[in-house]
Amino acid sequence: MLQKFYDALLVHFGHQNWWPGDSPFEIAIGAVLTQNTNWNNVEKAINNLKKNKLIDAQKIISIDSEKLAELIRPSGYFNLKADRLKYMADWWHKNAEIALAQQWELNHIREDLLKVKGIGEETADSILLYAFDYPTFVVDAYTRRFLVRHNVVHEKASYTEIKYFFENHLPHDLAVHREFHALIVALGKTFCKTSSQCENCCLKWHLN
DNA sequence: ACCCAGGGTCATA
DNA sequence: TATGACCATGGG
Repeated sequence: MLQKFYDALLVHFGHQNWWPGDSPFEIAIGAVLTQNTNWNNVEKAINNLKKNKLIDAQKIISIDSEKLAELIRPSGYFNLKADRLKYMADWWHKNAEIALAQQWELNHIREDLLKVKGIGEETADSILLYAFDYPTFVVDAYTRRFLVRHNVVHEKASYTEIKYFFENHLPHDLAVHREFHALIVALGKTFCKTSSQCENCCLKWHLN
């Protein structure tokens, strides 16, 4: 069932090549900056960081907070996110080498990431999946909206519930996990954007 | 002039 | 545990 849904999405939208970003640390920065924010705005913020050669954990740690906030202003919540980037960079400096080498179990590193202030479940899973290559499923607003509209899960299903729904019905394959989440976002931005459009969604029947 | 976007934390009851 | 306030820019 999910496999057919995935296949249909892939045929319709093609490979998404996620996550956009030149390095694991840039991906982690994007994961924080995109919280409740349009990616278009995040790109502007990341470009500002690139111009100043700040895609580097040590430099994020040492830069003045107000200066950092000013650079990431286009991404919204800039004061909040400047602090979150610093917390994340601090964690990165201590743990990224081990995480990149996958020397920890997925769940161990996930719990560790979740202790960082400003990193919740979706942000942690995004970093695990796209920066560290762990096959974990990312649940975002689009995923929830789609499943609720099609009565696959109930209204207030937890993040974990939805995550396991996917993981239990998918092969433990990195590429599939990466592609699936990206395809759902592509779907959410187009056909499933409004409720009425969703009723006529070309992919609806693939859930049954 | 609204509304929303690839969330998360904290205070309150 | 469960809501609500708050964070803030840019595009439609």
